[in-house]
Amino acid sequence: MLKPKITLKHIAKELEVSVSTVSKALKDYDEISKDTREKVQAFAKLYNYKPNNIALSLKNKRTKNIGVLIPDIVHHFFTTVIWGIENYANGKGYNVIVCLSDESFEKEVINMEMLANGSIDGFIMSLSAGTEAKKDINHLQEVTERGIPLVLFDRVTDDIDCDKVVIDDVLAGYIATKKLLEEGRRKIALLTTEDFFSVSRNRNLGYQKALQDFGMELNTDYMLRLEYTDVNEQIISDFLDRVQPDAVLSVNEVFGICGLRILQRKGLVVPDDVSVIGFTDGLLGRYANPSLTCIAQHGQKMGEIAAKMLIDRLENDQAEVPFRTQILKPTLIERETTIN
Amino acid sequence: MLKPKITLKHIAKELEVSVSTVSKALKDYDEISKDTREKVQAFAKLYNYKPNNIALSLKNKRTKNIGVLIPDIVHHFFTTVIWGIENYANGKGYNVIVCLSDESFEKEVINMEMLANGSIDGFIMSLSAGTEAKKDINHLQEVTERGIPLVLFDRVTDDIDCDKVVIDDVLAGYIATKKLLEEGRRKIALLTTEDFFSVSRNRNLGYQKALQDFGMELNTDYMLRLEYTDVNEQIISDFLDRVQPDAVLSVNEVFGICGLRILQRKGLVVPDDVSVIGFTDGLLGRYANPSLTCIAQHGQKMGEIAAKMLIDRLENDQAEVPFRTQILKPTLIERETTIN
DNA sequence: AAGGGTCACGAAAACGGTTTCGTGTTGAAA
DNA sequence: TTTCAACACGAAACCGTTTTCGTGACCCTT
Repeated sequence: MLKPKITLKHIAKELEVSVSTVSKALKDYDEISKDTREKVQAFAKLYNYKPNNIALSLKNKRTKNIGVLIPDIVHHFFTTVIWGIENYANGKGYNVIVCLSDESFEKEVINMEMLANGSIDGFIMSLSAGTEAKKDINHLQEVTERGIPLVLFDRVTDDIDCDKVVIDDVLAGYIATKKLLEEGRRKIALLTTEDFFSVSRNRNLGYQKALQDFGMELNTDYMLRLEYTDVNEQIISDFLDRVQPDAVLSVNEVFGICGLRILQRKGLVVPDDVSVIGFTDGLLGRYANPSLTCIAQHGQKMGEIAAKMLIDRLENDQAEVPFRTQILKPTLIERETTIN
Repeated sequence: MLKPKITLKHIAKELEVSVSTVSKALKDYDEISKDTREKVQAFAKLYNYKPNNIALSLKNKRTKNIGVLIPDIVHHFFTTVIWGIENYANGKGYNVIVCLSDESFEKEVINMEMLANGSIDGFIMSLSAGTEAKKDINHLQEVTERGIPLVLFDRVTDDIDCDKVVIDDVLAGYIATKKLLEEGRRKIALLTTEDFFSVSRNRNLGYQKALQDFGMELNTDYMLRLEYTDVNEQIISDFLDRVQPDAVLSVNEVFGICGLRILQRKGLVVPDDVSVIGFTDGLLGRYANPSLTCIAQHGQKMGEIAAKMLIDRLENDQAEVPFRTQILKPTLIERETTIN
């Protein structure tokens, strides 16, 4: 009742030819007589023969698998990146193996070693919080030294030489802040994270730069550094009471949504009294009430580009092609938490 | 500069012993002298030898990979399931290969065949909309007949014999409706999807059952069937105008959030004028304002159970163990869109 | 009839491991 | 001194492919 997978050997025995003949016949080598080819092909079709991927991988030294290592899958941004990677990779005949580092350095290292041991042809990854904090990238080094292509996206590091794709986070912070300043806002609160996140750091930089360009100076009292992991609404609430901002800029989506809600609960009207801008063009912002103006990071596009970069390296011999960093332009999506 | 992966053969040559000796030494067979074992192990550690997964897979006829096939990765529910699967599977030394069917029957079939050809030891999947509509499950049949274990979750079908894990969707619909009825609501609008989705069908059933138990009869005018793919707010708005419900029950999260927002824009106060309940304990509901009362589907737990079921089959010879269907109890999470 | 060229196919190595079955050497017992 | 077990290791098969290199059979040429 269990019909095990059919192999070349089965076909060969059944048809009383050799394994090599079957293999060649299936690939239509004209070294094999037309008769035999047709017989073999018919038989193979009948029994729905498909070559074993594992054997192919071993032989060809390529798996047609891409390893994707991300810190987190619950955040919409990463989800859209995966979506983009899948999209492109599947079209090129690659499978995507997703592993989660769960923001932990150790899990990142373990998963990476696991996958690097033959399971995948190349990596696409975004650094875990643990890795960004620790600044230890030996595992990445290891992999690239072994000749396994690596593409970093979003959370990247300058300490390693490889293909990268990011958005211009400084510009993103700048655009958002500029938008608020142009609305006439002057007390712009910034909800941000620990500084070891490259993206937050850059967005903060953009914020500062915009203030400077408008002849204002940075008031660190207006900046609130929150733990990335769990959002403490009380802290945000107290902060907003203290600062009494006329605008709130958040470096991610969740902080922005929380800020919005807390402001509303204080009886403030958004955007009449306070404007709010968040990051990531996610569901949260889209379905908020009022819907959240935000900076789109183009996750899907980022994923597609990362996959393209990786597959290009895998398929063409690009050993001598220098590594590229592709920088996407962020886009301001104006919705209802800012004034049009 | 490129240092290729080290193999048993390299070690063997370097140490002037045979490949078999190296292999045995690394596994501490006492058939090998203590001296040689230590020498080999030291060398292996030094060069950070790790056996090649592909070779192991070919030899052992097991990949330690689990194939996960889901319709969609942007929806929070599936994300949490993946999270649960990863969690459990990684702990057991398995990798997770995620593929998206994108709600399409064809993509589901292609991905499944791709993975079934040696890449994975077993499947965990949720049916695509296309498959549920078409009711064609030959590809599933194929796979199980070949002896590849399959675990279905959430969107399942009775037409195939395999392990399954679902929530009791009838009960879920019942609980939600009952809650609204107990609040005194009598005009309960139902936002639902096409009927080929097993989950929607069951939730609708629960809705009807609760109405009956409260001595009310089903008014199909109160039911709105929406396209799953894109939410047309205008249709919802018109529907709500027509029905003037005092409660809204949605079979998913997005419809619920939309309903909530539309009600608010009509000037209605939630939950004073209208109560709202949605499905999925997701970010959308959690961060809505007011936060959305919902039925939790326990995606993470579902993922963990599915992974456990699968790995149990893989590791113990359970050929004769009958297939199980595990039914999780849904939970009502009371938040701000209903009256406590 | 001998030599040479196709034709159609098979044997074998290779990918990187694991494992079974030998086998040469040693030491001790007889 | 012979015999035999224990010891320590190697050869080879195997997993399922691909691919290189033969090679036997046949036909044609001279």
